[in-house]
Amino acid sequence: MLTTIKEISAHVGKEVKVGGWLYNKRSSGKIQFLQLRDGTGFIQGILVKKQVSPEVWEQANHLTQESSLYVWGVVREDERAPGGYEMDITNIEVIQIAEEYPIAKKEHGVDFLMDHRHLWIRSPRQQAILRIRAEIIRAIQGFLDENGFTLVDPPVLTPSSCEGTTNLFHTKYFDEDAYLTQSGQLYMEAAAMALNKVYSFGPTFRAEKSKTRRHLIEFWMIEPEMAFVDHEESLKIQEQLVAHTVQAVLANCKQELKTLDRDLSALENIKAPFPRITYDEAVELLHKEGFADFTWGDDFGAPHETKIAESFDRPVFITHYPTEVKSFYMKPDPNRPEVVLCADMIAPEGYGEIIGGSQRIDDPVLLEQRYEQHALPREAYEWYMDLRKYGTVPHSGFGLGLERTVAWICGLDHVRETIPFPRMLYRLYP
RNA sequence: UCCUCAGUAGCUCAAUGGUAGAGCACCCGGCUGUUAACCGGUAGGUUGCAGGUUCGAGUCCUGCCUGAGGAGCCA
Repeated sequence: MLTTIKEISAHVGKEVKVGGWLYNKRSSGKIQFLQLRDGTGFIQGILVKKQVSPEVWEQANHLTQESSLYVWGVVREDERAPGGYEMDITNIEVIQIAEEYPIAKKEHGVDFLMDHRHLWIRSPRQQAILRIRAEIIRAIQGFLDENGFTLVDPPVLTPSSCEGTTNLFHTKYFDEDAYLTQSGQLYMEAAAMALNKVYSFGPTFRAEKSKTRRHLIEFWMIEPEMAFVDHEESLKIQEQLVAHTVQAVLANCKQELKTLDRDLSALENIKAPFPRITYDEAVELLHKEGFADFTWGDDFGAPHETKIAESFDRPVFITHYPTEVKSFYMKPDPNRPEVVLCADMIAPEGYGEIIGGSQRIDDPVLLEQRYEQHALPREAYEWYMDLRKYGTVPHSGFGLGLERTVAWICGLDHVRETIPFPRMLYRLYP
């Protein structure tokens, strides 16, 4: 029966058996310090020459970094240990002496680490990030599940673009053309008409040649869609969802945040309600802040978003964008048809847009007009029009980008560390 | 696609146009409380590729390849 390092504190004074890997070793002539990890935590094992058999001592002498082994030892509290506990080793059983491990203890370049991503994820920092990612997913799903949402899975293979704007990954579907999904939203609208409040959680694919710290080719989105919910109510749900998620990470991932050296005060601020400014106000703000030549009607770029976010200590909603820069399905403001009922949520500290959402067009006549204005292939969108013909209702939805959210909460400078095996421009390996 | 920067030992990096080096890792030896342990030693090279200039090129020039950061686009 194995004991995990995570629960080692419950075994003080007793002998336990741990299965793990050696991530470092320091030795003197008559004492060896084995740094062990088992995926649940880290602990140091102490091996004293005159207290173990010559065979055990000799085996330990030949252990290399990342060798796998079973260790028997007596758990002891020790102030000198970073985790508070140590093991006095009584016996070891080597599973495998690892070959020379490529990832050394000193620093490495990004290219090298990305080529060894399958090994890189063993490091404490990467483990912490992946744990927080899992906690974020758990918190988001927990919040939605408890608030009346039903999980619905949209297809990954689709016959055409959902929005028609970005480049899609093309593949064959027997004799037909098919594309990897870039958003499940339109399908989620259909699901909302069946199940009321729904959300999807899955991968999306963008064949964009984007090469920045905020972009991945394959990334994960959470896309809630809500019948009978207007723009204003949707914003409330969004800010509660994000605040809940941040607080869950703060409560459940203290050790991981410490490993990442994350500034906790920046996260503790994140409570609803979030500030809101309209697109008009954002343009004004930019004019005052050194972007004098920004003209009304343009979409914001990354520098603009960062400048706007700097004015707030929590995520900010930018609402009511010009109709022309947004997608065809967004509902115009009844009082001002030149803008739409939409909002982007911009994360603080320069992490950019983490949510994009809107109220959707529910009027079949207006949607027809949009099809024509955007020259959408009618037959591919026939089913979407059906949603407005058979009992249309006001509805809203949004998409939350998981990796940007993880990058922000973890305080990372690049999204490539937020996903186990990032798919990036020109990088498909490992 | 565009702009900027970079490619030298397994890794991280040095090297005025003049004999290619250090630290770490590996291997060998030493050390009874180490915290990226430390000390000594061995070994480790087609300087991204192809041309060019030069008595001489890691260094200068041209082209290409690869990577990084950013832009556009987006979450």
